[in-house]
Amino acid sequence: MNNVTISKAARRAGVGVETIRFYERKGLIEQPVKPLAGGFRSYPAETVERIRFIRQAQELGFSLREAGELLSLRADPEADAATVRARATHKLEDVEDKIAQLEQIRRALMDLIAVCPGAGALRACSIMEALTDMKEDNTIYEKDARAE
Amino acid sequence: MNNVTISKAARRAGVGVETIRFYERKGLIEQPVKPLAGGFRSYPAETVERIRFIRQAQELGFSLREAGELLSLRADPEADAATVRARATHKLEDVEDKIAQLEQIRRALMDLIAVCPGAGALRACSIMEALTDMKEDNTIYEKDARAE
DNA sequence: CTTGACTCCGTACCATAGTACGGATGGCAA
DNA sequence: TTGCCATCCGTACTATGGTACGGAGTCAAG
Repeated sequence: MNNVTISKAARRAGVGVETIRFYERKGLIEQPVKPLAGGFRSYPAETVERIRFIRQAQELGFSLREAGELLSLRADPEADAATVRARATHKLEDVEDKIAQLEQIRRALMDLIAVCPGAGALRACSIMEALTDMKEDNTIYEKDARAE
Repeated sequence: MNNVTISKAARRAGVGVETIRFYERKGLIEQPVKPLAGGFRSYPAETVERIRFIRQAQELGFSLREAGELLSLRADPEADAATVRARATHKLEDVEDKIAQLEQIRRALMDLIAVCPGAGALRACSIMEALTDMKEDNTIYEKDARAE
């Protein structure tokens, strides 16, 4: 009941069989010990949870590599606490950067939607103009202009 | 002054030369008419704007294909503002979901860091819980459970 | 008119995140 | 024991968004 085949593990984790094998190749999950006689993989519930974790992390915008890093933060009684804490802190900074970036995007989109009438001809909609002219980075442009 | 070479256009748009050629291959920007004698591309300011638009759209979370769709809407006098606005609104929802989920991770990480002052054994990590149990989609799982 | 920088084009390559294929076994059940 | 589905493994392929390369042609200055 505890250990399952790859297809059952895949269904439980909400991924495809090939995705599990892919994660194994990537080292994100350990390939479960198979009965030595060359049998099939037998997955503990733990591995299914690990895969679910990876999927959630991905939905939050983390790459597979980052998901693996988050997983490695899991409390290991043998691990050096200071190292793990440092990694958690670094990850927190990453997360906060991501949030800040997304909030910038969010504000930009809200501004654009606010000034868009939502009906009528496109020339009445300012989204396009706003998007084109928005946040113009003139440093490069001006450097180029001077060079001309 | 109006028309520029590819490297100048690239500098103005803030991209690489190869990226412009890549966009041309993708049909995102039209390859400018070259002097028929097999000369160099000569870009109008319009094309530079188009590239800047694409970059801005990407920063707002649109894919290149979506950026191209927005551009073709702009070129199409029949396109109405509601379509563009709807797209932006949809993107805004995506962005807000991402922010909410990242806030959850951020809180989980902060908890972990608070619990682990950098010395001694680590306690159970809240990240695993936060990610694994969050937004649990039991439809698949329960279907599987019934099948067992 | 030669040099050197820039550009042209096709093609290959990179990372990310899988998905598909196909021949060889494994496991189980009638 | 036969049959069949699941699983095994390596390899190839997909899509996205570029980046790099190499040999040839072009342009402009000296």
